Order: sequence, then structure tokens, then C-alpha cells
Amino acid sequence: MQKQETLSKNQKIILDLIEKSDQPLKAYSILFDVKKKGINAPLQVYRALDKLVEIGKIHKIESRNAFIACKNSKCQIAKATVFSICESCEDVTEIHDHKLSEHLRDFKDNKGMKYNKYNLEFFGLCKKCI
Amino acid sequence: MQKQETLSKNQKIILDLIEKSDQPLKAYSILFDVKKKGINAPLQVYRALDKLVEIGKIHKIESRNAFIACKNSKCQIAKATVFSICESCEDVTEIHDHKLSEHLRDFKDNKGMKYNKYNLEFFGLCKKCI
DNA sequence: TTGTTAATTGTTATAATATAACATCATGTA
DNA sequence: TACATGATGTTATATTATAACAATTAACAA
Ligand SMILES: [Zn+2]
Ligand SMILES: [Zn+2]
Ligand SMILES: [Zn+2]
Ligand SMILES: [Zn+2]
Repeated sequence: MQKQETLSKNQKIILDLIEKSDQPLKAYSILFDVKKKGINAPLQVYRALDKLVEIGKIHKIESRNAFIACKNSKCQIAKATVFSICESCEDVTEIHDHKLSEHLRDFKDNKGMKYNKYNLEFFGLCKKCI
Repeated sequence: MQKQETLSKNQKIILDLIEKSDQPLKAYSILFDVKKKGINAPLQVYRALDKLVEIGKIHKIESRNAFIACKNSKCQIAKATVFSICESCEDVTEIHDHKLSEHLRDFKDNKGMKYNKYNLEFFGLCKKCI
């Protein structure tokens, strides 16, 4: 069997929902929203989320246990994510900064570890909340 | 009342345990271990963990829901943490890299957001697991 | 020293997040 | 056809974290 190019039914339903939101959604809030589409169990949501994360369509905001759509059309940065998070209004934005990406991509520790992925979350106050 | 300088009983018990481990511990594993010291409920553990994180004695590894002691004696980097995580053996190491810290500290996005904190997690394979 | 405040503790219950285990169905390949 | 793989559906359960309330302790000021 070939690696699947197209998304499955549940994956599409859940990706659509996440893409409609510009802010991260939590798994159980997704579950609530897709019940009308016949998705009834947490596992169905988590399976779709896992897959979508794996192929880079969405990212998990680890500190918030929430999922946000990747705005980068080619999703080549699925394994190298940077977010800014407002600690007051919880607004989350994905950051694409070339210099920062380069710096992180090239970072080497002194232990000979080989990195294939990173996740960076900045916390602070957005303009509205300052 | 002044800001407390010394740790409370529960905070000490739990910090001792975390400091004895060079790897992150999970809250319920901590709970299991401190039951013999009279700490019986999750909330007692989470309250101590919250405080210890707040004062920079420990850090939370967000992607693992686990807590590790800060090795930096002055804990001035409590709000600016970098970790490397081996995806095979789950070994976690706190990284102190001056250049990287500078770069992250000085990072500005194009939205005028004011950062006071960040957390960076690198994932890969450690030397043993390559 | 007494009243006040804040931090901490103890306790029970419950919320929120995530996975195990197993059966079934659909699709591409030998 | 037979087989392998990925996706689905379902029930139950595991794991992580907080709510709500009462009691206790430590610092401080009048
Ligand atoms: Zn992205
Ligand atoms: Zn904000
Ligand atoms: Zn540290
Ligand atoms: Zn390893």
C-alpha cells in the first residue's frame, strides 16, 4: 500500500475545523464540535490529530495541550516550530523568522546529539494586552 | 508578609526527590514516592511543583508532562529554558548555551510582542541511541 | 499581644487529557 | 483470491490536573 496522499474522512473533518479557527483548539472541544458529523469518541479525534501533526498540517502547542493549523502551505517546518503565546489573552501565533530558524537549525550541543526536530514557545504579552 | 525565602515541608520533600533524579519525574510517580512521607494527594504534589517551578528550582518539560531539577545554582534562567530530549531513551538534558540564549533573549517578532519567557525543546537521538 | 493577612496544608471529589484493546471495514498489492 | 496496511467504530480505562472548602501556620502591624 502506498503512502496515502489524501486525507481520510475524519482527518478532513477535523483539519477543516482547525483551519477555520485561527487559534488553537483543544481535543475535547474539537470532539464536541464534530459530534454532529458522526465522530463520537475521543480516540477518533486523537487519531486524526496524530496523523495531522505527523504530516505537518497542524502543530501541537505543548504548553497548552492544543492544536493549531500550520499556515505554511508546504508544511516543511512541521518539525521546527516556533510560537508566541500571550499569557493574558492566550493568543497564539506561529513565527517564521529566517534568522532564528537558521540559528536553531544549526545549533549543536556539546554532547554529539543529532536533532531532527524542535519546538520553541515564547511567552509574553501581545500588543493588545500590554 | 515577605516573600518566603525557605521552602515549606512539602516543597522540600518534593524538591529533594526531584534533585536526586537526573531525569524528569512525573507528578504521579512523585506522588507514589512521597506517600511514605505523608503526602497523600495529587494536589499536594501539584501545589509544591507549581511553587518550585515559579521560583525556578525545577522546570517542566512540557512535551513530557514531567519535572526536572534546574542545575543552574542561581536559577536565573527559570524563565528561559532549553532542553534536549532523546526520542529513543527519553534522556533529557538542560542546555546552557550562551550564544543561543542571547539570540533568543534578543529575538523580536514583527508584532510588537513583549516576551518575558521562553521554552525550547530539541528532539533527536542521543549518542547512545544513534 | 492580638488581630490581620498570606502562605501552606489536608481532604474529597471531579475535570481534562490521552490511550488500550479489540472488532470491523476499505483499499491497494502479490 | 489472499494478504497487508490504514482507517474506523466502540467500550473502557489510564493519566494528568484542578475545584472547593476547612484548618493550620508564619509574618507583620497596631
Ligand atoms: Zn507550521
Ligand atoms: Zn494578549
Ligand atoms: Zn534551569
Ligand atoms: Zn537516547
